[in-house]
Amino acid sequence: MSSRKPHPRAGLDRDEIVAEAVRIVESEGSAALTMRQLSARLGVNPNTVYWHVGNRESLLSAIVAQKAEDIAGVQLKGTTPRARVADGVHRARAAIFESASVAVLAFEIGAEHLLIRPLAVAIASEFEAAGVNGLDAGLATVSLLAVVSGFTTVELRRKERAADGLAPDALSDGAWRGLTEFDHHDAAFDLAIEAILDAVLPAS
Amino acid sequence: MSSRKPHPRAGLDRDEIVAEAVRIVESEGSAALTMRQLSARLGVNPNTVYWHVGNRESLLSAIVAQKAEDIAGVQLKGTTPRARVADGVHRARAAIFESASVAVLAFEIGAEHLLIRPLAVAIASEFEAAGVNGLDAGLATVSLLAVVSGFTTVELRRKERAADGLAPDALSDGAWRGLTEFDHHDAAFDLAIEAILDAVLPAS
DNA sequence: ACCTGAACACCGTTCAAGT
DNA sequence: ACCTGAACACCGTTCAAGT
Repeated sequence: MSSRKPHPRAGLDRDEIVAEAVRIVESEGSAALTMRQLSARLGVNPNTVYWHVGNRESLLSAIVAQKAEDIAGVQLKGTTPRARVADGVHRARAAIFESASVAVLAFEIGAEHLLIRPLAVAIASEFEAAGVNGLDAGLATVSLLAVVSGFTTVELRRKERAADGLAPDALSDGAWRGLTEFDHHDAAFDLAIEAILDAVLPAS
Repeated sequence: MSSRKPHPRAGLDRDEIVAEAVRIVESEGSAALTMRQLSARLGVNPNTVYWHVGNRESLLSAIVAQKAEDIAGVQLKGTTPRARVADGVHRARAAIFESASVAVLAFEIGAEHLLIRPLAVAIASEFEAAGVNGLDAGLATVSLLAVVSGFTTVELRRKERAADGLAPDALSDGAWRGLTEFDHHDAAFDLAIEAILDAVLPAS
């Protein structure tokens, strides 16, 4: 005698809704996350979800923001500022890649910056601490973030296509085929990061 | 007495449909591109559009692929391989930024690679011509493409937010505010590109 | 404050049919 | 080959109402 009363408190809160939404995105992709599906899985009327989260767009932002908080907990490790920055970008890349489905969602809604923001702040402070001047620090930080964002995009797409069981590229020809099958992304990422760091923080 | 016959040839072809779709995306954004809206603007039954393009997804791909062809016509200019590669990445960045709405669409559907593909091939051949060995050429090409893709993403988002009349970032605090207001992206892009080029094609 | 029911104005897509 | 009409199975969102 517990589940047939008319409509008592459902006892739902925003966090539970976001958590269930994350589960859907992670198991079935962002397209499967509809307000109606979500509410059905929560055993609740769609409008209940609206009451708690406003609308679909802010639900999506909430999902990304929540994942960003997880990633934010990172303490940069290393004995020199340069090492700590390098550690930060590597960890960010790994974390984004690990939460692939949410990251893809972030790209779909144009909210990569939410995912990367904590890292940006951490890197900027490292440069400041190392005495790099304001403009140089800004240039380098923006470049490093662009590299992280660029690499994760490329790598996430590859992962998606691989998961779909697609050939890397249907129209492959010479040079392009070599590139789509290229699997030294770790090395390429290192190359880019180290090259940029050399420009602002030469290895002592 | 010309417009009330039952249903003669509409005389439509795939290219005209894609062209009209591009117009919608460029003037009202990708969300405004619905199969029904598109067919209405073409003065045609929705199913006519389906007959020509298959479904919405392949229409979106066709839009991106067509823009990619425009960008592909680029002949790299410069007297050295290094200069030609640098020219290529700069032109690609400019071209992507110029077709902002289609580029955003490409990111939404995960098809940035279509936009960048011609550039990838051109750069790879330059490296080959310069005698850079296969692995190094691959590493550098992948890095350069990631930088182009990373920077254009970041810059397109900024443009979007500016167009929306939004403040750069509602939650701005110290370091982050400095970064969102940072407007030396040209210089940061140069820094990243030159740094990577230094690693594989040291300036003679 | 928290939740439901019913409805509005859309979607993408398919199917059978016309010329 | 090219096109229409009608329908299916959904959407996001809002509004009035209940407790």
